Formats: sequence, structure tokens, C-alpha cells
Amino acid sequence: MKQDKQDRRSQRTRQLVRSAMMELLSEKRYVEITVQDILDRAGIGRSTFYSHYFDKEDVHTSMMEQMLERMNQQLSEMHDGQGIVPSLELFQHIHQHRPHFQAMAGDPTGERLWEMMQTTLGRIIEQALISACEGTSPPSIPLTVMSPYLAGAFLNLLKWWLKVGMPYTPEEMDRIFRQLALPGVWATLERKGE
Amino acid sequence: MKQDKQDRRSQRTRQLVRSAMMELLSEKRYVEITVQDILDRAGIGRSTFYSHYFDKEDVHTSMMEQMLERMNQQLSEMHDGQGIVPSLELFQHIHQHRPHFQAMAGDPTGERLWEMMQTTLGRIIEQALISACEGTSPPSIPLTVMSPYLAGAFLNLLKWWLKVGMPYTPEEMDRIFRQLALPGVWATLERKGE
Amino acid sequence: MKQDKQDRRSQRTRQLVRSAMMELLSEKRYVEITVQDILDRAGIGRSTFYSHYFDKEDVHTSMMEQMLERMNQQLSEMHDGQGIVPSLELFQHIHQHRPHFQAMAGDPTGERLWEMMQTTLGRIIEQALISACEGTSPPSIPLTVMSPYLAGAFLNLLKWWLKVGMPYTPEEMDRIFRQLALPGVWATLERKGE
Amino acid sequence: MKQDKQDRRSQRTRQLVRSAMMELLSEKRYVEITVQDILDRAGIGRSTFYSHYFDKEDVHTSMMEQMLERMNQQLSEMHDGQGIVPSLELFQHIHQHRPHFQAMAGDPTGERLWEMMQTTLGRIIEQALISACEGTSPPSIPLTVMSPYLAGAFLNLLKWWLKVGMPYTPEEMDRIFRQLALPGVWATLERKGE
DNA sequence: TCCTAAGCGAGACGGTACGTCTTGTCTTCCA
DNA sequence: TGGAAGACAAGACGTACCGTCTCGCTTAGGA
Repeated sequence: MKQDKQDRRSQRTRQLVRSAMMELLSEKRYVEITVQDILDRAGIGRSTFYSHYFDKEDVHTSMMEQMLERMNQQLSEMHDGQGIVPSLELFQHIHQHRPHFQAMAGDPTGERLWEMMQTTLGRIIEQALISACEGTSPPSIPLTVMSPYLAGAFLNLLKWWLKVGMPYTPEEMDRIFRQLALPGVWATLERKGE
Repeated sequence: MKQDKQDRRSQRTRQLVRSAMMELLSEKRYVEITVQDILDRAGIGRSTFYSHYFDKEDVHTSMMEQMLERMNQQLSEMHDGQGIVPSLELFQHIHQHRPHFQAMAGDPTGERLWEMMQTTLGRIIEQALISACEGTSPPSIPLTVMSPYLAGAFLNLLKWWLKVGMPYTPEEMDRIFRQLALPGVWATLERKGE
Repeated sequence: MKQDKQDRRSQRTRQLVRSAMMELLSEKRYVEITVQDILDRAGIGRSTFYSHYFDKEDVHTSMMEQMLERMNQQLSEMHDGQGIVPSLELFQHIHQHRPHFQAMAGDPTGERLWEMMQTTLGRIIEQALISACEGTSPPSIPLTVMSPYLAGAFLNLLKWWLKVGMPYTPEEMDRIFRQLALPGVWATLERKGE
Repeated sequence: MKQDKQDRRSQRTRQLVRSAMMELLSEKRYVEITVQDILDRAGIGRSTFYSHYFDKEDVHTSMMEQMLERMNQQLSEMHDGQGIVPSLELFQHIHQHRPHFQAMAGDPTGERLWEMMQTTLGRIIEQALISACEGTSPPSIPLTVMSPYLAGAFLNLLKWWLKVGMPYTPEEMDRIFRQLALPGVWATLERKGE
């Protein structure tokens, strides 16, 4: 169809922009990137840019959403439902998309991505905890506190890992996280083993 | 001395600027605040501003440093050296300076403050862990991993607490944190109790 | 022939464009008319426009040439060769094509049309003056000065007539012009009579 | 006063802009001149420009008004009130300010200047004609027609003179104009000599 | 009847200029 | 003499057009 052709063109342009932004993010701070930088890098015109995105921030948001979406998709494919935090899967995912995350995470503005991930991950963990608590007495710490805590603790470890250059394998990181984070959870849930 | 007078005036001006910035931060995003906003709010002239600060970011940084400094000072006064993380003291400190932290933490750019706190706190924790490990076999997780993890986990809980409007007392938060975070640490250090 | 059909289509398109431009000129200033305005008004596509005209100015020029051509044609049909300035014929011609001239003349850019008319008319007048001078002593004012003067004086009166809404008939205007302009000419040519 | 200093600065800036525009007008068409050209030539910033002028057209208008004002001033100083058209004074004035008028008159957009001059001159002539008609029978051509005719005929001669490079002296031009234009006027007014 | 080539509408695109806004420097005046 | 007031150069922003382009649709001749 005609529409398809135009959509395909559109998608190509949007991808050009996102790639340009990604490159630029690995070179300088988000706030220092100008729209002109993006145009030059993507090889597109000003009006084209503004017909696809509202502004620079819109590109940024769109990139984050794309990354989140991919992450969610991969999670739903890989996660077996076992365990409270899909930590191994996430360490592996970030490891795979290292360049993207490094460009984003290296910038203060990239914090928003972590917030989105925290929200998403928090929900996943809360569901897992609710399942884990079924049929037992309520835990001594509300799940609405524990879930964000766990998500935050995990993502913080992830950020640290990324920042120092991923000196451990995803598997090692997974082990470290479980060893540090889970005992507190089990204790709270009054369980004795995993 | 004459110099004193000028210093005092200078300090007053700097404080005017910082207060203006703080007010503005509670009204809109950091990136949306213009230098003109600050001048109007502080009732000062453009040249005066630039003779005291390099730019808007400089004000921001300066404010963060001031907050960090106060926090460190209070920590060194209050902390008895017991425990690995001075969590209670920090929960209390943030609770006291609630408006400042809320203005800063509500903004994406405020993330830098948390990073500075993470660095500071990470160092404190590392020292505490080193002391705690003396004379025992090395822990199964390197302290350089564990310290940032603990600092991050703690600060994340703090951020969550702030974000949801501090529905628990500092004491409750302290209990929650210790209950969730410390078991994993003790297990790693192969200890059985504090 | 196939070519004929295409030519006819082509001509239709060109005419659509010119009509659209004419309408638009009676609504707003030339500089404020955009190509898009023309496309919408003419109901044609962008590429079609640019396959027929180089740009907006080209349309404008083309319209003026068309008007000039028509004027010349009518002049050569009507003008009996009597008199130095075919003023009555021109007043009548402009009166007939009133809408076209009003749209053009109302715009500063339409000045170019008057310049072209001045050139054309100047040449006609110069020829008439040369004929009138044959066999007499050279006039006290060079014909290269007198011709443009006469052409300009006439066209200016024409412009004034158009601007104030044609309150006199072409015949009255003709009388006025001859009465005002010709005595000076006869005096210069050391007249023999009209 | 403080205001004075700022006014003086302001005036200097406005003059810089007008001079830049004048230079540029002698190099290219008005429509081809960009605001950036003006900024570069005048050595000023964009915001400064827009704080003094509404847009490029505003500069143009302002220049024309300045020129008109100067002309009026010089006319009121020089004109002795004798004669119907202050033609000699005007030929001299234009000759003096040759560069300005050439830059303006060379451009189609400069037509507006001539229109303003026509209006001004038309009024002057009308006054003179009214005086000349006092006590006589009304002329056979209304003064509201004759005045613009005379103003137009004169200005057209002026434009022609400018365009061909001023090959005659102002005095010669004055003589030519009077010889060509005035007989028709006297005839209409039923007079025999000046 | 089908085929092929041209004219056409639609509109995405790279690019340029606009007028607005903010920054950081500078000058002037006042207290 | 330091600070408020604010003019200024610089340059990024988001908008509006321009002239080029690619894409299908239509339509008229020739097969």
C-alpha cells in the first residue's frame, strides 16, 4: 500500500534521528546537544525533524520507551517466572545492549530511564512477592515498601556495574545480588530457604 | 574590617541567589528556570549574579555542596560509629531538611545530589565494613561491590520515602532498612549477629 | 496529435495557476502569497507547479507578459497611427481589463508591469515623434528625454485613474491627458499644428 | 541624564542598521537581503536588531521616512514659494543625495518611496495651484486631477534622470521639465505667461 | 482489449530564513 | 565603589516556505 511506503520512510527517518542522538550522547552531555547537531548527524532537514518529533526531549523519551519496550519484550520471553527478581535476565539484557545503556546512563538526564525501569521492575517484583506470600501471614514490612526497595537496590547495583565498566559477568552479578538482597527478604517473609 | 563587611554582603547575595533557586525549584523544573527568573526572585542585577556564580549550574552545584556539607557535619556530630550504615541519622537529617531535599529530589537534575551522597556514604560504609572484617576471612563479595550496593540500596529507600511523602517515621524507616539490607551483609561476612 | 492533447492540458494548468495568482493578488500582497496558496487555489500539486513555472516570480512575470502582449495586440489593431500617444486606446484597454490591472497595480511588485509598459510605450512615442520631426529643425529637447517623459506622464495619469477607482470615462481621461501633456510637446517642436 | 546616553546608543544602533541596509541595497535586491546580512554588515546581534525594528520592512520604511523628512526640511528651507512645482530644488536635492536615491530607486521595492514623494509633492502642488487660481474662473481640469498628474510627471522625469545616470545638470533638467509640463497647465488655467 | 508513457495530486524531505528567547559580557548610573 | 539596570553579541529554538524528490493514480494513444 501507499501508506506502507510512507510509514517505512517515516520509520527510517525516526531511526536515523534516534541513532544520531545515541551517537551524540556518547560524545557529550544531553543538555549540550543541539537540534542542529542531530540534524547534521542524521543528515536530515530541520522541518523533517520537527514533523517527526516535538523537540529534543521527545527524541530522548522515545528512545527510552523503545529501550524499555525491548527490555520488557525480552523479559517476557526469557523469564521463567521463577524467583522474585528477574536479575540474571536483566544483567544479561543490559550486557547485550551495553552501548545503548552506557550512552544513556552516562548522562544525568538518563536518570529518567532508570525511573521507568524502576516502575516496571517494581510492579513485576510486587506481583512475585504477592504470589510468594499467599497462604502465609502478612510480612512485617509492607510489600509496597519492599518492592520499590528491591527494584531500587537491584537497579543501583546495575548502574554501578555499568559505571565501573562491567568487570563481572552477568552471572557473577546475579549471584552477588541474590546473596546481598534476598536474605533480608526471606527473613521478612519468615521463610527458611529459597 | 572593611573586608568583613564586603564578605558579609557577598555572603548575603549568595544566599539570596540560593534561596531564590530553591524556591524556583519547588515551582518548576531546573531546566526551565532561567537566570532572569533567579534575578527577579532574588532582586539582584545580572552583573551581580555573574560576579558571584559562574552560571546557573554553578548555583545548583553550590547548593548541593552546601547540603552535603551540612549533612556530613551533622553525621560527624551524631554518628556514634556503631553500625555499618548511619541510617537512622540520615533518615532524621533528611526529615529535618525536608523542604530542601524535596525541591532538589523532585527534579531530574537533582540526581547529582544523590550521586554525591552515594559517594560520601559509600566511603563511610566501606570504612565500617573494613573494620568489621578485620581479623576474619575475606568476605565472599568484594567490599568495593558491597559498599556501593549498600549505599545505593539505602539512598534508594530514602528517595522512595521522600517521593511518597514520608508516610513513616525515620525510626520506622531505619528498622525497615536494617531488616531488609543487613541480613545479606551478615551472611556474606559469615557472621551470625551484630 | 498526442502532443496536442498534452499541450492543451499543459495550457490549462498554466492558466489555472495564473488565475489563482490573479485572485490571490486581489486579496493580499504579492510577497505574502505562498506557493502553497497558489497550489490550493489552483487545485494542483506541487510538482506540477514546478514543472510549469520556475518559481512564484516566474508566474508573475508570465502574467505581465501576457497582459503586455494583449495590450500590444489591441494597440496594433486599434491604433490608427494618428497622434503621438495612443492614449484613448490605452485608457479604453485598461478600462476593459480593469480587474486584471487593479489586481496587478494594487501591489508594489506590480510596478514591474508599469515599467514594461513604459518601455513599450516609450518606443511607440519615440517613433511617432521622429516622424513628427521629419523635415523640421531638431527640437530643443532631445527625443530620448521627451519620449520617456511623455510615456511616464501618461502612465502616471493612468495609475492615478486606476487607484482612485476610475471616476472618469476613458474619453474624458484622454481629453485631460492631451490638454495637459501636449502643449508642452508642440511648443518644443515649434509646432505647425496637430 | 541616563536616558540620554541610552538614547544616543539607541540612535547609533539604528543608524548602523540603516547604513548597512543602504550598502546592501546597492549590492542586491531588497527581497534577497536577509536579516542576517544586515546583522553581519552592521556588526550587531539578532536580538538588538529586533529590539529596534519590527522586521526588515520596518527598516526600509524607516529609511524612506528619514529621506522624506530630509527632503521636506530642505524644501521648506530652499523653496521661495515661487512657481507651482519646486522642481529645481528637488533636482538639486536628489543630485546631492544621489547614492541614497540610487540605492533605493534601483529596487522595485523602492517604489514606495516614490509614492510617498508623490503624495507629499502632490499636496504642495495642489496648494500652489489653488493660490494660482484665486480670482479666476475654475480651470477646465479639476485640480485634484492636475496635481497628481504634475507630481507624477515630474517624479517620472526624476526617476528617468536617476536611472540613466544623471547625464544633465539639475538646472537643465529643471528647464526641460518646465518646458514640457507647464504649457499644458497655463493653457488649462487660461493664462498667457508665468 | 490491453499496454505504455506522460501528466498529475499528494506530500516527505533537505534546506534557509525568520522572529523569539536565553546566555554571559559589558557599560552606565546611583546610593 | 559595589551593585541594579539593562543594552548588547551570540546563537539555539521552533515555525514557515521553498524547490526537489518519490510515489501511485489517472488517462489517452498505439498495439
